[in-house]
Amino acid sequence: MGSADNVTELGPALLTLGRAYLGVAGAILDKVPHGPRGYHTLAAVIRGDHPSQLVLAGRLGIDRTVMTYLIDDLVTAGLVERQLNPTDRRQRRIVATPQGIQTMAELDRRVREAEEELLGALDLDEREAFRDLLRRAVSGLRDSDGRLCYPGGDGC
Amino acid sequence: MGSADNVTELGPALLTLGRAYLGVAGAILDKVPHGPRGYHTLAAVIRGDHPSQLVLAGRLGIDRTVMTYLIDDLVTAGLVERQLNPTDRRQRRIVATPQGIQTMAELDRRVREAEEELLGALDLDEREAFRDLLRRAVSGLRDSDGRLCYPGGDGC
DNA sequence: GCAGATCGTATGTTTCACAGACTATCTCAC
DNA sequence: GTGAGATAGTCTGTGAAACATACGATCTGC
Repeated sequence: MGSADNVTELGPALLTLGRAYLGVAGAILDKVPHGPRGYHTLAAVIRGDHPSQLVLAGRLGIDRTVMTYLIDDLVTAGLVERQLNPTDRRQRRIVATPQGIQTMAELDRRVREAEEELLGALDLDEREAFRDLLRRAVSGLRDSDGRLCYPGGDGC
Repeated sequence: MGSADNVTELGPALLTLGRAYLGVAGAILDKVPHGPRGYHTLAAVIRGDHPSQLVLAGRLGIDRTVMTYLIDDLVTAGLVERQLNPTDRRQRRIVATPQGIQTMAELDRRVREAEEELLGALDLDEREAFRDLLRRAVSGLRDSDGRLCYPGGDGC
C-alpha cells in the first residue's frame, strides 16, 4: 500500500480553514478590540460561569498576561466590566455591559453567516456534522474544569 | 426559539484545535526549520507540481516574502534545493533532496500519531469523517489553480 | 529595443505571544 | 495573631512573525 499518497493533510487543512476564518471574521469584527479573539472573549463572558480572569484565560487557551490587556481594551470599549469579587479580592469577575450584550447580538448573526459561507462546499447536513465532530474533538482537549490541556501542553 | 444558547462556537473551536495541533506538532517538528509551517512546505514540495515559489506560496496561503526565508532555511538544512527554471529564469523550482524525503518519511509517521491523539475524543469512523469534511471544506476555498481565495480575501 | 508586468529578494515597521518580575491578597500552620 | 508560601492580576522586556514597500532581474508584447 502506497504510503506517500495519503499524507495526513489534517494539519495544513486545519490551519488553512482557521486562517480563512480569521480573515472573514476579522473583516466583520474590525471594530471589536483585538478582532476575533476579543469577540470570543466577549462571547465567553456573556456565556458566564467564569469566576476569574484566569479561569477565563484557561478556557480560551489564552495566556493570562494577554488576557489582561485584552480585557483592558474591552473595558475601554464599554463592552465588559471588571467587578471585584468580595469573597476573594484578588479575583476580577468579568461581566458584560448591556452595550456588550447588544453588540454581541448584532455581530453573532453576521459571524454565523460568514461561517456558513466558509463551509460553503458542504451541504447543510454535512455542516452540522462537521460542527458536531469539531466540538466533540475540542471538548476532548479539556480537563474536568474546562481548561485546555492538549497532549504536550504543560498543564496536564 | 432561544438565540443565545446555540452560539456559533465554530470559530473558537477551530482556532483551539489549530493551536493544539501547533502545540503537539511543534514539539515533534522542533528540528525542522520553522516547525509545522516548514514541515507543511516540505510536504507540498515533495508532493510536487509546483512550478515556482509563488505558486507554492499561493497554495499554502503564505506570503511570498515569507516564503523566501522559509525556503532559505530549508535549503541550509539540506532538505530542499532551489533549481533554476531554464525556460523562465525568474522562477525558482523547489525540489526535495533525498535527505528531505527521508526526513519527511520519518516525521510523517509521528505527526500522524499526534493527529490521532488530537482527535482522541472521536472513534475511528468519526475521525475519517472529520478528515473528509475538513478536506472538502478547504478545497472549497481554492480556485481552479489550487490557490487559496476565501471570501474577503484579496485574490478573488 | 522599449514599456510594462512578473518572480524573487531585501528592508523596515508593527504586532503579538511569552517569560519573568512585582504587588496585592488569600490560605494554612503554628 | 503572625509568618511562609501560594495564587490573581499587572507590568516590562524580548524575540518571533506578518505585512507593506521597494528593488533588481527577467519575461512578454508591441
